[in-house]
Amino acid sequence: MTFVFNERESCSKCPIRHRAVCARCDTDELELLDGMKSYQTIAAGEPIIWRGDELTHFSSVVAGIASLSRTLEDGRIQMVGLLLPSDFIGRPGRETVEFDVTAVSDVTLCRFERKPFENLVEDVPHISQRVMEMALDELNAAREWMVLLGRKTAREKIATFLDMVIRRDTTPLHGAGSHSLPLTREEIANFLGLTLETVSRQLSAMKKEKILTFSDRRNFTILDLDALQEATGDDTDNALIA
Amino acid sequence: MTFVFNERESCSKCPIRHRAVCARCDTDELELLDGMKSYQTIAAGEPIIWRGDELTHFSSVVAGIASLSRTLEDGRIQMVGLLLPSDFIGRPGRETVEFDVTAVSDVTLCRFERKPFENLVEDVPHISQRVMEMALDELNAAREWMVLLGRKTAREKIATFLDMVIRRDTTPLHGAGSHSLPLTREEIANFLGLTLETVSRQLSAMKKEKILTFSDRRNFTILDLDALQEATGDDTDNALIA
DNA sequence: CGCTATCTTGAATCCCTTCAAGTCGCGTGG
DNA sequence: CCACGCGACTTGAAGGGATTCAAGATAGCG
Repeated sequence: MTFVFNERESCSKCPIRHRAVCARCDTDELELLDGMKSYQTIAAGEPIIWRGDELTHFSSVVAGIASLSRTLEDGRIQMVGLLLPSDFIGRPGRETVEFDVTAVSDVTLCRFERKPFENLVEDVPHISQRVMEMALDELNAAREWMVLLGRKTAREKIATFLDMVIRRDTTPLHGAGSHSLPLTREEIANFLGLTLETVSRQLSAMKKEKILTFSDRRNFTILDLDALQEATGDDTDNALIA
Repeated sequence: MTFVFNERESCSKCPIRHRAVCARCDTDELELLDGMKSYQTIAAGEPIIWRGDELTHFSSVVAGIASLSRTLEDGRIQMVGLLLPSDFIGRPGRETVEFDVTAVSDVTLCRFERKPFENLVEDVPHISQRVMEMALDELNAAREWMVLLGRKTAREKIATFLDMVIRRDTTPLHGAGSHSLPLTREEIANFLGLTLETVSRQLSAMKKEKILTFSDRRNFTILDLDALQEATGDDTDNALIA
């Protein structure tokens, strides 16, 4: 990658140019954004913003992975979303943030100050249309996850999670069904509404059933994709829709 | 209510005029919608549209309550949202529907044909801006529900549900903390990711603890709001944000 | 007034959690 | 170089909260 995350770099060469909040913008509109943007990097494990904090900037994830989560009073944590490159942080029209945002890996953000960006949402239809599209996509994803959290067994949750990981894994490096888990066991547990022990046990069980193998703790290969998808509990015509 | 759901009625007098997808529209824009709309009523319990069906119309719920849900292959059902008056059905840019929509009570819809409405989304910024706002609001609600489904106990789920019902209950008729459950025990169970027996047991337990009383199966009065909110499991500063 | 859907309650079971112990892999410093 | 320490992970055993299976109770409606 030759793109360096620096204000002098042009948006037109940005790696997420065609998927982010700017996807629908034409050259003129892009120039507006170009003049407004600034980059920020956050180290893995560090918080990006806490629930209740005032939102000073909207941002797009340009590189890395962040998580959205909520902590209950006694410390239980539920992850409510993973933010991948091109995903958007912040909600035009609200001043505070509703969930904790944390860097899962090293993260680079492309940021816009709140007020100027909110003006763009008002004035540039290509922006509000794109935010609308992205919000509706995320809404669908959130609802799919609600089905998982509310009704699926531990085994089905793990199978669905792995299926999601391999569907999203677009790294050109992964040959012959080899993939990498983006999260630790504990993070997976908080994403799936389980304990880390249950996650570990289910992965071990699937290993024993030869559905997959691990080369180390993070990297695995699917040996039996049919069995994995069978184990998700989803309607078989799911693929037809997704 | 003097408004009759008939194409001849003007949008300007519509009961959901200021909360629905048309909320930001000015008089001219409203006239466009006025000429496009048609009403449809669905009886309680009847399906409105199934997952996978082609979406011929976008619609707003004008009266009544509908549910969004998904059924797994073995029949388990998870509700992923309740659609109240002013809520929107359909996703501009997609031709099929991702979840089953069912009338919980008798429902009246205000409908727009897909293509013409999608053109409006492109041409009228006030529409896309409003859909964006509504989608972001729903996204937040969905994520809050994910926390409930993934991490809360049966008791906390019931308490949160009741708290939501009494917060949303704006009927001027309810005096002194008397409210009505909009759903059967089984529907509540499918909303909360529980069984109907567990719902019944938790409600009975709260009755025994004098947190609430039932005048019949649907109508209840909160006797101890503090105890109810204590039982939701939410962070105490939740109210400050919501 | 009885029929049926809805709801309540009880008892047994089970899946996941909790608590606990131990393993693995890796970087650090003696 | 390797012992050490630590975080991440695995595995076992016991316990518990919700489900499942099974009767009954209640209320709404013809």
